[in-house]
Amino acid sequence: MGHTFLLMPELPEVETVRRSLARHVEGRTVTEVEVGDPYVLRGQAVEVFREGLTGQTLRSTCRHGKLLFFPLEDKTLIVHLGMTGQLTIRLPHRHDTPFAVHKKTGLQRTLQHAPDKHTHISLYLDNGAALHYRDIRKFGRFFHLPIVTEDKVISHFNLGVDPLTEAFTTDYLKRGLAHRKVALKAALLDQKFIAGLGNIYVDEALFQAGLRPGRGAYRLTLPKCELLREAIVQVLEKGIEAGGTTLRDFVSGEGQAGYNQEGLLVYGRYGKPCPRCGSVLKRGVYGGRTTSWCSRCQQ
DNA sequence: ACCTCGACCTGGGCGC
DNA sequence: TGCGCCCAGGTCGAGG
Repeated sequence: MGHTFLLMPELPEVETVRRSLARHVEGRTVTEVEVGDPYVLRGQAVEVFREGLTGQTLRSTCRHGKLLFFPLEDKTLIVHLGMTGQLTIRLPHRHDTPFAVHKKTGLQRTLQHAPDKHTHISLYLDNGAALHYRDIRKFGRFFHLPIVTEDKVISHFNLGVDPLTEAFTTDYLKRGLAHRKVALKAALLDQKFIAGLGNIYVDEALFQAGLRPGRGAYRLTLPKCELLREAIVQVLEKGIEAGGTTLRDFVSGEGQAGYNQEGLLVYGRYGKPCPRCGSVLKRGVYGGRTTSWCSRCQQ
């Protein structure tokens, strides 16, 4: 008790989880399914979920935007981590380590922990490992759908392009922004347009591109769209390389903390000096989310 | 079709 | 130690 694990799952965090789980789950067969709190299933029948997954083999691990999914034999297991969802593997030969201190950040992390009252779903695998889903706020959700292609998963959830694919071109960005009267930041948070950006990486990308979050999305010129596209790709790739952003106790599927938080330039830093020009970072709300930006560096 | 805003949850942090 | 309030990485649906 007393320790919490908060995940900030935007694209880089979800990709970090996917990569760290891959070697533990790919090719494994589900032997048993436990559902603690069916809320996470959002109305799907518990028995249908359990029986649908038991005996199925996890063929691979996939991600599109913030959506994580696992193709099975004749269906797909799909996970959205919401705000505080964690998907971690618990290996039989390892000791649980509720607390450890991250070398660089000093943040607490866990390498592996036993299920607790926030663990809502557990999949037991044929190698003795268990895949636990833990989610304090329960904004996350699990699905299993009788579809097998990645395209169909993406269209089922109405997701836009993943910004780390070739479909994310300057043209796509320009055309998608052209008709939107909302703030640029709000447009970038729309998962039907670009799948994977969230509050942290949007603020970081806008700062890097030198663009004001509150300006009308439709006003972006093609050259600015190119700058923005590059900035988005760069901040996301950097986030993945850093193993995600750990503000509190984010852990990968293997219990590793990320360290991208050390490189955040504006997110959550309103009221503090701009790392580039020193003027005080502004605070505002766009797309319903708290936003930080530099009014001198971002025009 | 587009947009805004509250609802959905639990817990941390802060002021008193 | 406790209470009340505000805040938090994300959607989703009702209503304008």
